[in-house]
Amino acid sequence: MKGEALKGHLDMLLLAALAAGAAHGYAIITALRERSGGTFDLPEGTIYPALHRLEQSGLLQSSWTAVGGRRRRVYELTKRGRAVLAEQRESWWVFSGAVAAVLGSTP
Amino acid sequence: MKGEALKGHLDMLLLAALAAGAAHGYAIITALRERSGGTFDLPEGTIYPALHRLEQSGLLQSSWTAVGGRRRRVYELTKRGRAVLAEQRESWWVFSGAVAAVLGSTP
DNA sequence: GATTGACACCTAGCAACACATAGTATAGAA
DNA sequence: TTCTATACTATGTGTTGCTAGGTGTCAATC
Repeated sequence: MKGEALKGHLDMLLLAALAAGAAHGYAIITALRERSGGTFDLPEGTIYPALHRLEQSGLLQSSWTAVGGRRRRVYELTKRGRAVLAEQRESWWVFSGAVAAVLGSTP
Repeated sequence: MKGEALKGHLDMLLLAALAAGAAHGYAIITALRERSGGTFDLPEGTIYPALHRLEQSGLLQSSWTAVGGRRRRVYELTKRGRAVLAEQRESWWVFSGAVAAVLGSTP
């Protein structure tokens, strides 16, 4: 995966990763890596600030837990988060369809 | 089309638009709008700097022409540009496939 | 004849974003 | 005990698309 490809799509991916259920940051990283077949191997410096941003926007809410001495901040979707995910999912299909149309017209 | 969705994909779109044949900036804008069904309605301030960037990177070459008193700068792909387009096309499918995998796993 | 709109190009500066980097800390394996 | 994986935080940086301005031609409308 090269540089700035997921600019503007990261939020959607995080929301999608949490649609299956609550998770903490590190788990989201590994989940994205696995679900994408290794394509999305995102550094922590990318994920955590994004999660904070999403929480501040009211799309996520978090709570602290501790598992075996390790603290975890567990995130889950809010109602608004679920709605925004649906929107972004929509516009992803529009976007990727448009890209395919431009690419496909010159094979 | 919302904000930063095409960050990192614009270059590919421009190269793809020129794969069909040489064109000038304004024509590229309308071509992208039409081919994408109106999704990509890109402002000039986006296109022209990007074209300059691509020319400076050696992916495009340009020449001035005049049609009825109107000057036009016509761009066409270089050999390297064609090669880079092929690469980016590849990684687009990888990227969009990975996004679909993440999105699709939670319908 | 004047104004509008489409055509056609350019540039300076901005704001957002993903990422690099560094730091803190625990648990288990080597 | 040294390393790896787990888990989070903070700060700084570079790229990039876009906003907002500007120049000029041509055809159609008023």
